[in-house]
Order: sequence, then C-alpha cells, then structure tokens
Amino acid sequence: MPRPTPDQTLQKIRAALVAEVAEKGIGATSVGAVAKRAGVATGTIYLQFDSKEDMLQKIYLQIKTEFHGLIVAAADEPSSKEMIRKMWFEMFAFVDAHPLDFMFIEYAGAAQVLTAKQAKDIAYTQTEITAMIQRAIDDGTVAELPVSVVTTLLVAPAMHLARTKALRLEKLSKAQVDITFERVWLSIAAAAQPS
Amino acid sequence: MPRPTPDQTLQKIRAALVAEVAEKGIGATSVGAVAKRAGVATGTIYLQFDSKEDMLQKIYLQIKTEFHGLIVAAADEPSSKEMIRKMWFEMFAFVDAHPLDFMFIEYAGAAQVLTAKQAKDIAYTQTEITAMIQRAIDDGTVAELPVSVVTTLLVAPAMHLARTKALRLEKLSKAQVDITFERVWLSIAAAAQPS
DNA sequence: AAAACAGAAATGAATATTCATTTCTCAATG
DNA sequence: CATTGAGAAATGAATATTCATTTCTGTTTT
Repeated sequence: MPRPTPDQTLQKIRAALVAEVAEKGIGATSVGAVAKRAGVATGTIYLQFDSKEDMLQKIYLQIKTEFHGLIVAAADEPSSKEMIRKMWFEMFAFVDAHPLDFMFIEYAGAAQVLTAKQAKDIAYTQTEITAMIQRAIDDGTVAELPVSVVTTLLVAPAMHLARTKALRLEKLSKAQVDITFERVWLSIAAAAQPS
Repeated sequence: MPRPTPDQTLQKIRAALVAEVAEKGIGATSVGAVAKRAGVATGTIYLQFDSKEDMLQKIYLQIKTEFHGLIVAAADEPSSKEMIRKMWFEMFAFVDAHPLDFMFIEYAGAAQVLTAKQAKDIAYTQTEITAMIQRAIDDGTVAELPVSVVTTLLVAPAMHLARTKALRLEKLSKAQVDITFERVWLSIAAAAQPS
C-alpha cells in the first residue's frame, strides 16, 4: 500500500476533526482523539498545523468559505426571486451533503475559534450576501426594508431549519422546507403592484 | 462591612461565571478565573457546587428558566396576536436587561452542558411555547401551518436579532425590532378573511 | 463553638506539544 | 537492474502545561 500523499493525510485529519467536533463538541475534542480517528500519529497533526487552535481555525475557515461559495453562486441568477430561492436551497443542499461540516461551523462559530483579525478577514462573506439582497430590493422584487432586516428574515429561519436538519431532531420533509420558504417570502416580498 | 450571606456569594459567583463565559466562551472559562472575578476563593465555589460542570448546569438551568418564564408570561393575553407580540418583546426586554445572561445561555446551549436527563426535564419549555402557538392557529389568528413551521418563522428571527443586540454587532433601534416583528407577522398571519 | 470564607499551596489527571527515531519515495548512480 | 542516499512524512513515547479539585491554616461572623 503506497504512502498517502500529504494532501490525503490532511483530508483524513480534517474529516476526523469535523466528525469529532460534530459528535462531542469543541470542548471535548482532543488532539489525540482526532489523530486516532484519522488513523495517524499525534505528531503528524503538528506537521500540518501549528497547534490545536491553528487546526480549528484553518479548517473552520476552509469549510466556512466552501459553504459561502455555494450560497453566493446564486448571484448569477437573473431573476431576483429565483436568486434568493436558490440561495436558500443551495444551503440545504450543503447540509444534506455535508451535515457534519455544517455542525462543525455552527459549533466553531459559537465557540469563537477565530482571532479578531481572522473574523474581520471573512466579513466580506456577509458583505457579498448583503449586496445580493440589496440588488433584490433595488429592482423592486423585495420590499423597501433595511437590508439588515431582510437578512434577518431570510437567513435566520434558514439556519434554524438547517440546524434541525443536521441534528435530525425531527423529520424535515422537502415540503416543509418549501412551505417555509414561501412563507419567508411573504415577509420580505414587495407588496403586489395595484393593477 | 457585614459578611455577605451565602446567597450573596452565590450571586457573585453566578455573575462572574456569566461574564466570563460571555466574554471568552465556555471552553476558555476556568474555575480559577471565575473565582477571581467573583472576588472569592477558589474553594468557595466548591462549597456551592459539586464541580465546574455542576456549576454550569445549575446556573444554565436557572437563567434558562428565568428567560422562559418571562416569555410564557404572555400566555394570559387574550388576543392571540397580542400574545405573540408580547412574547417577542418580552424577549428583547430580557436581552436589554441582561445581555450577558442571554449570551451565556446561547453558548451553554451550543456547548451541550446539560445531561440528557436535564435536557428532558426542561423540554416542557418548548412544549409550552408550542401550545401557545397552537392556540393562535386554532383560533384562526395564525395561518394553518405546521406548528414547527410557525415556530421557525417566529423564533428564529427573534433569536437572531437578540444575538446581534447582545453582541452589539450593530445598532439595533426599537424601530428596527418593530418593523421586523411586523414583517414576521406577515409570514405567519392567516390570510385576511374575504368580507 | 460552629460554619463560612480567604488565601495559598499541593495534587493529579488530562492532554497539548515536542522530538529523536523510523519508514517511505524516488531519482541518481554504478 | 539493483543499490543507495537524500529528503519528506510519519511515528509515538516523553515532556510540559494547564486546570479542576483538594487540603491546609488562620480569620471572621453568627
């Protein structure tokens, strides 16, 4: 059996970290357990990362970026309503495909793993999403509300649903997600034009 | 200066724990730091609690119960719409008055400090809120949607706003909260009866 | 006197980190 | 083709830290 490439080793560590955190939470995750789960020696982790903290930060940034990338991919959709719908459903596609990754970024976000500087560096993600919403307001698809209000109305229920889905707290049918989106849409849609 | 009563000591410890966790997160909170912040000796904490875990659990349950108590106080409101509006605004009143307490229950909730049994014991809080929403659906004030959908539409934006408020991420005016509630209401309200 | 507390030090277990050593890969050499 | 020797990767036991918890003593309060 050939020795895995360094990249493969990195992927094994990432998968192990994510699984460990999703299962036990950030606090109960030890470097030793991650190493064992990844099938590598503890020392190997320190070839890839400076410290446990560094490992958490780098992998968090990675996954967060991937997640964000999928969502803003909706930006090229010409119809604003379709764009927003797409943002929503891309998010659920991510949770479906990578529930552990989603749990990981939830936990890591709450545990404040990033430094202040790192947090600043990814603030652009928020900016990009804000711009997408602003576009929908400007073209009259979405009501004339402060962007932050629209963001709250749109993002919060989506994240809430994604969380229950990732935790499998309850069954979450496609129909339920659909109906929730339609209802969210009511809260942000511009009033129908009087004919 | 008279010696503080045991209860006062307990309150100092609680305040220190909450502040420490709100500031640094659960993971970075040490018993020593809590004691120092409370102005008590480390050993004193162990007169009040069995362990660090016990301390986190008891104080979490305390605050969570207080928080919940305020919200369900709205249940005696005869008008269903007023009841739901009151739930919302009681929550913000709590966050205004005790932002650190709010952050604490957020972090502690995410870090799963409770045992499975304890988690079961406070599940009634969710049940009570569900019942209030169900009432509003039954009397035709809120649309005929699954309760879980209404809960998502109602609770998620409120918690999202409360979080930004507690973190002072951005200014959050009364007007902004008001408008958000009105918009949320659009998403859950029953369609106007044709006259 | 009994109980609560401060203050400070000691213990011990958990676990993050280091590093001397081994294993592997592969290209250069004979 | 077989050998060899860097250099990269990986190992895992040893070490260093961190902290929760305990245990003292002396003091204050009721």
